[in-house]
Amino acid sequence: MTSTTAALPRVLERDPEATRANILDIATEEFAEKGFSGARVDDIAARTNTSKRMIYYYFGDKEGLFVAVIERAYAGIRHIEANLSLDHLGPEQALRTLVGFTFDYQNANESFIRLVMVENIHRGVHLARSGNIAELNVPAIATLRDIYRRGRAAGVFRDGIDEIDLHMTISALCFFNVANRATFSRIFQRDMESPQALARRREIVIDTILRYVKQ
Amino acid sequence: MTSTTAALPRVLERDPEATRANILDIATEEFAEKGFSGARVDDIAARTNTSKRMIYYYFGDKEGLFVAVIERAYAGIRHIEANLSLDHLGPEQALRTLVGFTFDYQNANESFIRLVMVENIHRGVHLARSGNIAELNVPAIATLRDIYRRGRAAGVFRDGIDEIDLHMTISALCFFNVANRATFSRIFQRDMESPQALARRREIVIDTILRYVKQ
DNA sequence: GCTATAACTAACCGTTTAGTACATAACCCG
DNA sequence: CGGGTTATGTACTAAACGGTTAGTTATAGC
Repeated sequence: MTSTTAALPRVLERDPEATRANILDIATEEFAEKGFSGARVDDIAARTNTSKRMIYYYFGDKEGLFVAVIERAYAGIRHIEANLSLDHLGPEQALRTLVGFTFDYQNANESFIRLVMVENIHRGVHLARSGNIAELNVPAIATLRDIYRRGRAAGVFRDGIDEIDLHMTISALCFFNVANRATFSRIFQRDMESPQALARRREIVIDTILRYVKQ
Repeated sequence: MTSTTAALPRVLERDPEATRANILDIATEEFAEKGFSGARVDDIAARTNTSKRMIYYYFGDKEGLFVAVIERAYAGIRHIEANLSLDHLGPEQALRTLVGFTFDYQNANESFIRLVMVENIHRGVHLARSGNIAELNVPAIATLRDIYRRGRAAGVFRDGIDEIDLHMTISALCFFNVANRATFSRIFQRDMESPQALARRREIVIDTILRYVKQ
């Protein structure tokens, strides 16, 4: 045993990008799990590979950290949605696929959904503080608009539907299954998480949307 | 001017029921506005006609207060839903009315919706602590089941729809308009609160449900 | 009217929490 | 290789927070 009288000269690996990302990863989990007020900066710091000091160094304060978490979470979907190509499918099949994808994505990314819930409890003030909110709507609506236009041209979709309304309906149906799982499944004593329950619900959501747009 | 050397003998009106109700009213607002962790017992106490000590006297701790708030909020809808009589209407008109009522009620009771969101962030643990959750589902589903049965008998509704699935769809569509208003309206730069916007959305929700159930 | 108890007040307390002061080591550029 | 800048660790603090202690007053039942 070497008796160390002084502290060992720790090998410090400096990697700002990794440090930032590490903090954001942990903070995302904590905020999603406990909300903005419920999350503890000390707890986040403890779970990172770095210290609380670094959180304040990079993000200023707790709110700045939360804004960064929200921004990154939204950037995540935007990125994925943008890469979803449905051009090779007929309009009906494309819409089915888009709705199914939305349903699957939201169910697979519970923490994103929970962050959106938390942000809505805060009336969207943090999202407002973030610069590029407007860009968020572009890909989702553009995809939907294209599918709808093709469907109308082919005579399979009816007239007079607004794409944002349609997107809202899709979002509402997919979102609920994750966001209100806890209370709904408790009150109605119904499983909403098993693969079977998800598959069942997924079909109903797709069916609901298609019955709404079809002639 | 009477120089009061001793404290004035305050006229104390003792009214336990009113005190309890007063605390619950204020606590409902605070929890709905700031969530469970964000709400402050001191702030709630300051806004009541009574003191912080009374909160602990009646509700034990902050969590006990929140459970009481949640229970009372759910009891509110249950009571109203139970008194909604739709028997005199034909099945299609009855369903239209039920969906419209749900939409209106949720939009008029934002704080209830927000409490449900908060409770879902907490994964429903407080609702679980409450005794009579099972009763909550009875009236809503019973009403829906009756309408659906009549509609099928009359040949206007199609076969094979589960009432709980249908209720979930109705809830999802109505809930979203209140719960996700902040983020959705910001991202898509669309008003979701004006009477016109509400009326428009209300029609879409009703239409969506009817297209889903009709032959 | 007396008394037990339910309803109530004010001041206080220990802990937790977001945020900081200060020191120092690694890195980059000349 | 030296010096300024970026990145990091340790230890601390003031305020906020949930909860409590100790006592007081109204009221109902005898």
